Amino acid sequence: MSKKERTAIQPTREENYAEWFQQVVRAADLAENSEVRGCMVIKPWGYAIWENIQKALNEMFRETGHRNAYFPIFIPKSYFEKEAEHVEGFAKECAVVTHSKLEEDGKGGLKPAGELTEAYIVRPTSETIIGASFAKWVNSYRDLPLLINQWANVVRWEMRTRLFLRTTEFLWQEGHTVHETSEEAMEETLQMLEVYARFASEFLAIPVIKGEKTEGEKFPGAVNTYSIEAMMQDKKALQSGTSHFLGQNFATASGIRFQNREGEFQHAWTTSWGVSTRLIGALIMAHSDDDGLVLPPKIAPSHIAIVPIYRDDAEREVVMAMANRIVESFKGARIDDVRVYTELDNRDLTSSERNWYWIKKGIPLRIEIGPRDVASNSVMIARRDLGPREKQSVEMENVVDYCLKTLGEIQKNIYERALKFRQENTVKIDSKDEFYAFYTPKNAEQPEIHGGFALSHWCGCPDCEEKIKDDLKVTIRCIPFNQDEEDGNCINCGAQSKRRVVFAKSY
RNA sequence: CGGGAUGUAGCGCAGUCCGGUUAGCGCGCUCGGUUCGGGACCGAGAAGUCGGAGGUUCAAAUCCUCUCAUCCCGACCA
Repeated sequence: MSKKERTAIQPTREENYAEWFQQVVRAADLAENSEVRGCMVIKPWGYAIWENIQKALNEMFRETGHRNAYFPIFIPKSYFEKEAEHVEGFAKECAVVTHSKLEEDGKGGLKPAGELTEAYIVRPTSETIIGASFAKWVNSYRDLPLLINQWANVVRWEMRTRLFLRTTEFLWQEGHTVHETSEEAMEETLQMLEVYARFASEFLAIPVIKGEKTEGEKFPGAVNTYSIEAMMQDKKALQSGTSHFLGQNFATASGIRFQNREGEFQHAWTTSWGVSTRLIGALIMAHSDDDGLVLPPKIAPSHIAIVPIYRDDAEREVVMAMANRIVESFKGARIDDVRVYTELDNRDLTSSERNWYWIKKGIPLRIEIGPRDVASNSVMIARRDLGPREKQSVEMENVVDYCLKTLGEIQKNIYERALKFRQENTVKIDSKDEFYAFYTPKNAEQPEIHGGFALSHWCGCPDCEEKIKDDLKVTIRCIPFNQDEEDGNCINCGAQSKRRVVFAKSY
């Protein structure tokens, strides 16, 4: 094996997908495991991606009339107990605060003391604590709709964790709204799902399937749950955002009542919806390759790495002068509403080392400038979505235009690549044998990557859903929107069905 | 919470079975120099309570007991 064929990330996706994912996170310096079990430390390059996600979503939420606010991290146990299904769904994974101080234990350590009269739960989600405030804020139909969003950390005590995909503590955004009518709340629920779908495709360059969750997969306490589902490169589904129609369940539990237009008191209708740092996991698994992270320009922390190459002081001077001119020329540059950032990397490392550093970090464009380029008044530009050695010589005067145009092309290209991948791995299956064969790995030694999305009929009964889950670990990801009615037979029991659903293995 | 494994330098490991000089190796790090258009090289250097406690022994990373932690595999999950 020659050195040229070596990939920056080892193992490759094909060799060991799970390990590849971890190595990409590490190579790009996005995050690391904390000393605290199940928790992650998000490092600057990873956090910058999150900040860009926040920025884009904040603007979208603003356009739909939502405002940001902040509620306590501690939820009194009694609030939590008010919604039975909600309790059942989250009880097993709650961190509970029972004491308010520490005392010396007489053995050189400390012990909890000052037991609280009522335990607090560290929020796994905030419906109940926000509901308590909403109950006070809402008195009249004139107070509605109430459209609030919160950016926060939440804690769910998970058994097994993976950076960005499932951690004990994670960051997210949770929207909570209150409405006068059921119709309006449902409209809101679907509107926000649409916002998520648009955000995923336009900014993250990830195509998603919108649909409704089955009874078994819905949010504890919700009437209906809707989600966007994305396909990762190992052909598994990743739930990337959820929007819940909560009916009057939480309004009843929290006492969110208002006087309607007829002067009567009634419970309001609420929704909640969220996306989390899991989106960064989606980003990684949707686009990255065996050389590391690949970032869509509209969400990348920085867009262009400039790598000057020189051997001595004389070369250094002319090369750096040109590099600085390029940095200068990008001041104020934008792609759509996103500001374009550059990184001038003249660290005392070999040029190839600096190049690979930025490849692994997923920066969309690299500009190399050496003495030869200075002589010809041009630079070499490489796109991250193409091979690491595919470089284009560009005249100095065209550099900015070329880069801005190319950043747009990269954004489009990686979206289309992801869409094509999903289409190629989505199949209609009507026979049970075929369905089971589809989800049975062909290569026993490397069973990770197989299957895909199966569009199959389902009769609607939880038993059939459960049976397939038990047999194959395949679940119904969603009942997709926008599909025509079609006669068919349930993939498990053969009963009459009017619709296909999306089956897949999932994260 | 059940089954399996592992704790030795920042990271990855060897050494443990069969106790015996000053505990090694690779990567990384620091300093100096040569390099720089596809993951450089040379020289010097710093860095270790061998997970913890107790025991056996002239002698323990190595044997015994207890303990703690982590990872993998299963049931639950954005």
